[in-house]
Amino acid sequence: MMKIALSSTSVRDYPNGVTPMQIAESIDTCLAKEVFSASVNGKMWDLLRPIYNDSSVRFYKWKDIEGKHTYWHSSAHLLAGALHSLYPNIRFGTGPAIENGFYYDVDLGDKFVIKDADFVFIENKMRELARKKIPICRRNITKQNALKLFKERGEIYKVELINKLENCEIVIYTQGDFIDLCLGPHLPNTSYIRSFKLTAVAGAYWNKDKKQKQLTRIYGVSFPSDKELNEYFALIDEVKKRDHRRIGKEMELFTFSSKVGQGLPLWLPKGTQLRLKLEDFLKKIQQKYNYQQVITPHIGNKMLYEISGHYAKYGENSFKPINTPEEGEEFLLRPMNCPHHCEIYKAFLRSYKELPIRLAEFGTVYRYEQSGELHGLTRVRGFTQDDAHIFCSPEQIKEEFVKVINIVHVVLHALNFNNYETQISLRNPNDKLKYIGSEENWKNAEMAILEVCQEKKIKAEIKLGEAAFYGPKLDFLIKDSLGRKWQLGTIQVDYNLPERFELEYIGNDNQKHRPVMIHRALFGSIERFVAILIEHSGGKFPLWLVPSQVVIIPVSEKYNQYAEKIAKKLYSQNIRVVVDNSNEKIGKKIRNNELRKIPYLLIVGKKEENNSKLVVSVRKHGVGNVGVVEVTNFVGDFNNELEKQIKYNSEI
RNA sequence: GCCUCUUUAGCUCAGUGUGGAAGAGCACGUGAUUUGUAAUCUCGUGGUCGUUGGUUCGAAUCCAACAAGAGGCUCCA
Repeated sequence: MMKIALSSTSVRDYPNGVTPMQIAESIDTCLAKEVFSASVNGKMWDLLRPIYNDSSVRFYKWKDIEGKHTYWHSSAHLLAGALHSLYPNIRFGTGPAIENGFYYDVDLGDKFVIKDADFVFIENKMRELARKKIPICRRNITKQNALKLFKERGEIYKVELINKLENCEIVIYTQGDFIDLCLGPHLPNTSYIRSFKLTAVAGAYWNKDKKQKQLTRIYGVSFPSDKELNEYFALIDEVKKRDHRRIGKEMELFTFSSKVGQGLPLWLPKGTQLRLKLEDFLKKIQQKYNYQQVITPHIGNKMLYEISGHYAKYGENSFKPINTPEEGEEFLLRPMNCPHHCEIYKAFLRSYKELPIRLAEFGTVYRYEQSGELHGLTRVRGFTQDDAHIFCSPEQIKEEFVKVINIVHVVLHALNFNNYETQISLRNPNDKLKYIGSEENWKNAEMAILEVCQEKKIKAEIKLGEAAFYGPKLDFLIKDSLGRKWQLGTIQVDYNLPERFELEYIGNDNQKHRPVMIHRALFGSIERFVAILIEHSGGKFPLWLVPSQVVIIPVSEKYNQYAEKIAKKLYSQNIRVVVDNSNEKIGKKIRNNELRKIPYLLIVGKKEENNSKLVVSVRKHGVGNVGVVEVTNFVGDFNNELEKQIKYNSEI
């Protein structure tokens, strides 16, 4: 007998070799039906895998991430099983569970291509295999046997994976004819997988390497019942309504033109108003933090980028140089603002007394992003960074870094972004050729970021290999409506560009010293920021951001729809309008300065006692109530009447 | 750039498999009605079917190229 701990208080005796499934059944038959996997002493475990030692056991159901992952991972195997029987000579790559569902990467050989239209056949085969209740069995074999097994089956990708593993026991799972190299855990059999759908097919490079073969990746989702599947797709539809491309079009914020070119956004009048408000907001905050605004040109001599190292790194894959009538004179559309700011620093002899120097610019830059990477406003070829460069002495780095972190927090909170992730991006220590600068500089820069984050108690994920080529960075990431993460704010410590541009200052020892540069952006790119702002707010921006002439406030939720309709009418008459149905007290908002600058408030839904008419009262800022429109009296004529009233009021 | 998919009215989309007079809903306009809180009903405007070329007696539909867009992959200074 062994002791199995099921919680901190419950320990039970079980015979040696008991499986989690048997334990679950002994507790409650309902539990046994709901569990998908378990963990034994913290290690993920199949339900049918025996336990031989005293252990603590936990169960995972659908509601647990671990349970979902087991379910999806086995779904990936079911998909693979179906493909295995449908496509001869198919070779399998990897097939994990992902955040929402699963995929499998396969090499179909030259003869076959999987298209969307094939999904039905594959799904049918999956359904057939699921109904057969095929056991999914775990086995341990030696590395040698594993290599032999997969070589015989022609599974070249699996062989490659096994070769990378240490010389120990290899875990494989069998499911009928289909055998996979896999650590598990898995569902006991295929019949667990009830409701599923293949969602997409895409190319994916083997080993995430562009130079290697592109495999076919098939994505799917699966659920324990149709109800959950339908709910999932309903949710996806709901989420798509928040897409910034859709809302941006509806609200007339921005557009694209194939004639202007891919990835080159055109800001419409309403979008420009919004953008200018955001820029003003940043300018004010930066002024408080003692930044100085500068303006530099959108192009620069090619030499400038050769010095910075950007040309060597990105030149070949970017917009080509612009030639002038002069022989050998070449300019580049600037892909970043740093070199320009370095030259501003260099315009004078600098003293340590001047430092830190903080130069800020809304700098428009142009980068030739791969066409397949372009995406609405989040990834474009021409965009404006809210860029700044801080030139400081090495001793000032930490203090300056902390100040930037503070300013990022202020800005994000002001715009209601309370859920963001932070990420420390360091060099990949195995691929130092990708980076410029000395070992010592990199060490200093990386240490500075790590220390500041530790001192500020910032919980940041550390990512190796994500650093910029000239320095490590701290990034602020926010998710879009589909859960994709985008980098907004970024802070980068850079010892290298000051060296390349030979930046100097005279220290109090009367000697020349090299300053350190901190690159930083709060929004990252204004385009991307607006996109994320739209998706977060669903187009309902904070009131102070909306350049509105009229704010419509329903007094209770009941009147929301009327408020929306009135708004739509006015909007179509080119009266700038916003509906505020946040249900906060109007007085409070006025006190908080949110509504101060907005000339008109329409307050909808005031009900008259006797005849139950809908009443809209018009309030002009500083004047109080200036008129009441009784809605039912103005069917058909309401808009004119309202307009008249607004005109009249504006003349007061 | 690579893989798969999409492009038809202002918007959302049918129609494409099997080639044979360009459709619906919303929006917009018009007329009726004033009632049950901006509704309901009538009629109507609106389209070189992304572009160019090919196959065909005939192409929105089949083929090719190009362009733009979507979801991935790779990339992201």
